[in-house]
Amino acid sequence: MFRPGPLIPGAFYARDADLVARDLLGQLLVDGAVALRITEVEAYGGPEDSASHARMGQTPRNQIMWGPGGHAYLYLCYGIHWMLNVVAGPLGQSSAVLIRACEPIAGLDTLLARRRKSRVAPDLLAGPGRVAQALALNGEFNGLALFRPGQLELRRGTPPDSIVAGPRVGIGYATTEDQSALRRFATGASRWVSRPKLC
DNA sequence: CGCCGGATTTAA
DNA sequence: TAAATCCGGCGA
Repeated sequence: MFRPGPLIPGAFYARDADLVARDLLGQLLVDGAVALRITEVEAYGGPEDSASHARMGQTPRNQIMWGPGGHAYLYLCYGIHWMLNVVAGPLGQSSAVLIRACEPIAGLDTLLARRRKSRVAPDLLAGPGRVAQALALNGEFNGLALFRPGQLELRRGTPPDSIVAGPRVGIGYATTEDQSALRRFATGASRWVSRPKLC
């Protein structure tokens, strides 16, 4: 049976979003018997990020991004897929880290059922929509404190051996500078990452 | 108040 | 390669 590590304290998230993003690699998303190891993330926000939801200022949808770090920011994309973000940065910075891919650790039967798959394949958790579906997330999880036990939790895992960086995915509306910014991070040499591959 | 388009996935 | 499918944000 899987033994989860300790909860990650709230202070972990009160740092620059890129630092939090890199340090989230290898950590565990735990909900009941399900556990996922984070393998790929993207950092959003900070001063003047034209790719971030915070780019138009504070709105009803993105208000959670201005709150304290360590809370979940959920939003619906293309009317179909929920995206899981972890709020990061100092209070008022409005930044977050998008969870893009994970490695299955525990609760495989539940994961397969939620993803409507019969076998574990590399694409089981490769993509933000797939991660959220595997965790059965929706808008009701918006604002949830991930450093508190009970529902979805972030716990200590094993850091990656190496980290690779690249440009973020699906932000063609952003400035060319922000499109090319290396704010996408993945565990090196992992098969559990989304496309386009970073290495 | 109506329209536009998206931090995507899936199947054809 | 396109459809699925919903709502936030913006302009009228």
